Amino acid sequence: MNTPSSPKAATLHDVARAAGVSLVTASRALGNPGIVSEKTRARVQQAVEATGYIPNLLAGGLKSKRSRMVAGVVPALAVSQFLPTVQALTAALAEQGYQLLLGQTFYDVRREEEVLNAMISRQPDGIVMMGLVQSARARERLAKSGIPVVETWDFSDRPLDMVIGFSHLKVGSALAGYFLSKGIERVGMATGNDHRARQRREGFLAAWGRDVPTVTVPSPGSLELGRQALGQLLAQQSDLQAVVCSSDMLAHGILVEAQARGLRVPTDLAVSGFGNADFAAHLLPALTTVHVDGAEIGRQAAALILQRCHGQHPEPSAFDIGFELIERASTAPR
Amino acid sequence: MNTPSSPKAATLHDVARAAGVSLVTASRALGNPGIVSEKTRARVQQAVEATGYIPNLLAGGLKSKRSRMVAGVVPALAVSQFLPTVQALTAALAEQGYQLLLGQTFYDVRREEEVLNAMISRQPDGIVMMGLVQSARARERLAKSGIPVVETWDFSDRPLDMVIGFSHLKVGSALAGYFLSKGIERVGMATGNDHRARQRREGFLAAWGRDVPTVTVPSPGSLELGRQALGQLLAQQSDLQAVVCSSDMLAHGILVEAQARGLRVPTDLAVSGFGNADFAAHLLPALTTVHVDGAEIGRQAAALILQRCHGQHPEPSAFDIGFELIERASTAPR
DNA sequence: CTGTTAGCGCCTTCAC
DNA sequence: GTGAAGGCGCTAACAG
Repeated sequence: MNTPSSPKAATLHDVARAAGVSLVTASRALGNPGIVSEKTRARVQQAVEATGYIPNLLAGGLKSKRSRMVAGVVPALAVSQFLPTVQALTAALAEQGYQLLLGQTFYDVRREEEVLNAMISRQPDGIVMMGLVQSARARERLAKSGIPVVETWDFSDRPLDMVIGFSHLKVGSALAGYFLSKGIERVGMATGNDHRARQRREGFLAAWGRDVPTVTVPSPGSLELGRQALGQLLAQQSDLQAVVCSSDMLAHGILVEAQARGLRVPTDLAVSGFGNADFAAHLLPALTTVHVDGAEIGRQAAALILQRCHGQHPEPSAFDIGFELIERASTAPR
Repeated sequence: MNTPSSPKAATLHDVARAAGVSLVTASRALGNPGIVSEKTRARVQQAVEATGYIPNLLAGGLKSKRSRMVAGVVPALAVSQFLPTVQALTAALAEQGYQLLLGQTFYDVRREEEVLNAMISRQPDGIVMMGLVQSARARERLAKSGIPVVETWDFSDRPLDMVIGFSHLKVGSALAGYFLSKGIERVGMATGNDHRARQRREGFLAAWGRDVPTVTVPSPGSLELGRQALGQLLAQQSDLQAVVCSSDMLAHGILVEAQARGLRVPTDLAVSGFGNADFAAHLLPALTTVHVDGAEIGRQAAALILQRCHGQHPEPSAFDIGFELIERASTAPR
């Protein structure tokens, strides 16, 4: 090593001594500069530079009860649907000096509990969940932990605390209404096996009025699974007119497999996705899908948590961010 | 609220009292069960259940100097290349009771410094960077912080501490060699404007022997940018035989745009990507690309950090994880 | 405006 | 095997 690798990291104590002030004054000069004289502040600043001081927020948080960390929990990071939310959340928090603690549940209730326990142990100032908290035990624990919780990407009558999302049932019925209005009669579904995808399927079926051929794939879907799904669907019903997918990646797979089989989209087969991934608008044909403003979910979640940290109690505590069915060439003949 | 929202979260002190033992004994029963009598351990366990105690790791870390957190820093979460690494890293750490603190630099040196400072303030037991640390100041600070650092997805003669990656120069020259061996003479490049993509381009040009038409796009690329890039490249040179892309998404865009223009791939135009995204093998035609085991990078990074936490000093500290050129239909006329 | 006094919740070191 | 001190680095109260 080139530098004398951390003989001892400088503490606020060292800074105070170097600046010739007391510990508290140094603390205030950094954390609450307004109430310290110009001179002192400058000297403390200088001492910080000189000593290379980096504050230990963990220690500070112990006393102040604010860790300046927020937990973010996703099913799995590779679920691309959530990426804009997590990215925006992380960015919005960083801007206010908060950092994100990332956890993954892998769609497993036991891991969800473990992850949430691990998070609570670190005293986050807030928790943002992608999806609703599944585990009853975890819900209870969270409720009495007093930590602000934002559940996202879903909706519930009885949220744990705050919720930002939309009705997946309504998404399903909107899709059903859309295809019905197109005069389409024979549709199949390729759908992930997670809670939200199942909700959308239920909503679809309720509005559609009868059951439809369905292939269920593990969440998160993939292009490959989409390709396979089309094969299986056509095996069940060879004259399908449309396939409704629970993600854009699955829908993309359907498009590719349709092309491989010489089926023209949308003439022979209409295809819809979900999520409005950035590639959806630029495929051939462009993909009809359901848009949800994932980044906005992240920003709002950050805002809600930060409000709570500042002692406010936002009303209402449930935000329907809505969705939008975007019609593109994959379902729009000519 | 349903439950009396945290009158006061139980502390180890409460547990000890409920179990009728001293604070230290309770601490040991949880953290070092081996050295406590069977009976005491059971009683402490019971007290934990009764009080709903969740340990405060922040407080524990203050004394023990181990936060059981590891920082992970990516350019942006949406850069899909890094997702397998971050996902595997997070999972591997969680398995050992460590959590990931996520940070984003947005390819900006100043933000990189800020993020790293924010991380250091939280006393992580290790830092995993996607890419090399760019900022000289940050390098210095990290070096003398004594925190184990793993730089990934790149290679360097003078790593900050540990590095797991591969030579992007070699990737570039491997691609050049491949296209040369195919007898292809007129190639263009669509390349991201990040450090690693530029290195691959340099490596390509060095082996290729002369400059080639190039379109530079903002990182991370997208399907849309790929489509645009093909248009621009063809405007520069209309008889291109191949396009080399710095990511699979860009390459995918080239494929789509080629199809839109009635160019057959690979007959009229060969296309290669980078990253071996999960869709690459299943496109039509399947995409020739460069595979890098991103998940393995994450697992190894976790292992290195954890070894350091356990006081070991792994040798060597530079790991070349290699890469593999995967030939598929997009460059292989049958 | 500045300093003194107490801890935050836990873990380490030392005694017993 | 257990317990009694002391302190990790910092910040909320109070005082001056």
